[in-house]
This record gives sequence, structure tokens and C-alpha cells, in this order.
Amino acid sequence: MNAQTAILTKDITPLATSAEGGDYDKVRRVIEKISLDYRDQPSLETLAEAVGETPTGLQKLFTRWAGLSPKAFLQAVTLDHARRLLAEGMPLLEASLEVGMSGPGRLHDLFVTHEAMSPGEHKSRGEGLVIRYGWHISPFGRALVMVTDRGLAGLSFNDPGEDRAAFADMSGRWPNATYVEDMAATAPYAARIFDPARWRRDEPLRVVLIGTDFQVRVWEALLKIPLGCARTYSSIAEEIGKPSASRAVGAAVGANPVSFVVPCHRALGKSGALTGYHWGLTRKRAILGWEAGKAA
DNA sequence: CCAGCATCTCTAG
DNA sequence: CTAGAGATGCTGG
Repeated sequence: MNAQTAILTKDITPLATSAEGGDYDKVRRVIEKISLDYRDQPSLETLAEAVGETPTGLQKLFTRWAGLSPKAFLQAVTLDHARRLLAEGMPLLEASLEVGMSGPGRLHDLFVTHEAMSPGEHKSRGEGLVIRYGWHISPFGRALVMVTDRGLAGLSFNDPGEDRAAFADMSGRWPNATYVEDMAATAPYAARIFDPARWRRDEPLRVVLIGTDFQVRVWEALLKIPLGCARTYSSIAEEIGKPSASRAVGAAVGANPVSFVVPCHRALGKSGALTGYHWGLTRKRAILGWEAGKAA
């Protein structure tokens, strides 16, 4: 990525959730190391040294972040575990028909109501749309949040110093929209999305899906996947009635503009492998591990 | 029309 | 076990 551009936005709120946000940088490096050297099961000591922490310090930091110890996390992102997520998910595929709502075992999930933009609105590539945006600290690094008066329209992640590229990536999806930096408008969304204590069924998060017909169907299928479960690209293809379109599903999942909320990280290859992630495979692992901590 | 994909399956070694 | 090829459906230009 072209990270040559310097800091573009003012630095924001060192208060509030900055502890969590600052944690992610170390957590990310630990996860990178774990996934690189997972074959020889790196010890807590080795991991701690790599990020300049004491073993107990890392233990506490990591557990605070994930709800899991580094060792449990390592367990949680292996192929075996991913396969289990897929297996557990299967029965629910047919059972729950409601969109993004309810069902047993979803007590800790983020509840969402969504609407799709009409194909016409999508084709105009954001023409006439006012999008307010702002950056916020999240458990997975800096998050760029984009909202319209109809709800959350975009959410992406980036590492420090890459704000400019992140904005270009997002705004390029709706090039004809009008963009207004407005942290006051986006902050409440960020605060709710990343704080499980505020995930409430009676106050669902409003999301507006801007995409083609096919993409919206795929994203709706993602919204039905419960926290702590996963689906394969091919099972999603079957679910939307296009059993041979698994590859097209992959493309549509990858085009999802509302990361995390539309849980594209819960889509895996049939082998259980984490095949790809627009915002980096490390982040996909991080989110799945973090969710494993919440699902427990 | 064509190239590019976050797929999958099958075959051959 | 891996590597490669072919079938595949949607998207943007």
C-alpha cells in the first residue's frame, strides 16, 4: 500500500477508548507472529519479547483486548477451529429466516436493520447523496465510518498513517457523493458498534446497503450468520439460490463496504482457510478471535 | 465484449 | 500432499 502520505486528519480523542485502540497495535503484531510461526507454537515469552512486553504484561493486555489468552486465541484461529465454526453453523442455515435478527444463541450479537438502495440510486454512484465521515479508535485499529441520513453506509479499517488511502478506497465506491467530515455524526455509530455492552435488540443499528442486486443478496446472507459462526462461499451461493456462483459470491463479499457490521469476516473457504480480506488477513484473524472471546 | 475476482473440483504426480 | 487447469457468475469499463 502507498503509505507515503503523512498525517492528513487531526488526531482524535486521546480519551475515551484509546486504551483499546492503542492495544491493537501490539495485538496485531502478536497475531502476525502467531500466524507466521504457528507451526512451532511460539511461547508467551517469545511473543512478549517480540513486542516489548513482559509475559504477564502481554497476557493481561491480550486478554483484556480479546477475552481470550494468547494461547486460547492461537487455538481459536487454527484450521480445526474454523472447521468447527462451519460445522456448528450448518443447522442454523435453514433454521433462522429472519434477517439479521434474533434466534437462539444470538443474544450477544449486534442487531441490525438494513435497507438497500434502489438499483437506480446505486447506478448513479452516489449522486445526490450526502455522506458524513470520521475516523475513530476501534479494537481493530483506526476505523473510517461513513453515514447517510438513512443509516450507516460504510465502515473500513486502516493502520495509522494510511487515512488518506482509506478515504480514497471508500469514497471511490460512490464517487459522485458529497463528502463532509463530521465526527460528531459518526461518533455515536462507532461507539455502539464496537461496544458489545451496547448491542441491543430493541435498538437495532440502521444500515443502508449500497450495491448491486446480487451484492445486496450476498450481504443479507452474511447478516444472518450468528456471532461465533461461519459460512463458506459456496454455502452462501446455495443459500441465495445460485449454487454454482461461489466465486461470484467471493467477489461480492469482498466488495462489502460495511466491514465488521456486515460480517464478511465470517465467510471462509470450504477447507476452513481464511481465503482473503480486503483489510488484511491479520485483521480477519483478529476479528474472528475477538468474536470467539465474545461468543464464549 | 472482455478481463479480473476473497471459489471449487478434479486430475496427475 | 501439492500444482495446475477448467468451469463458473458477476462486475466495471
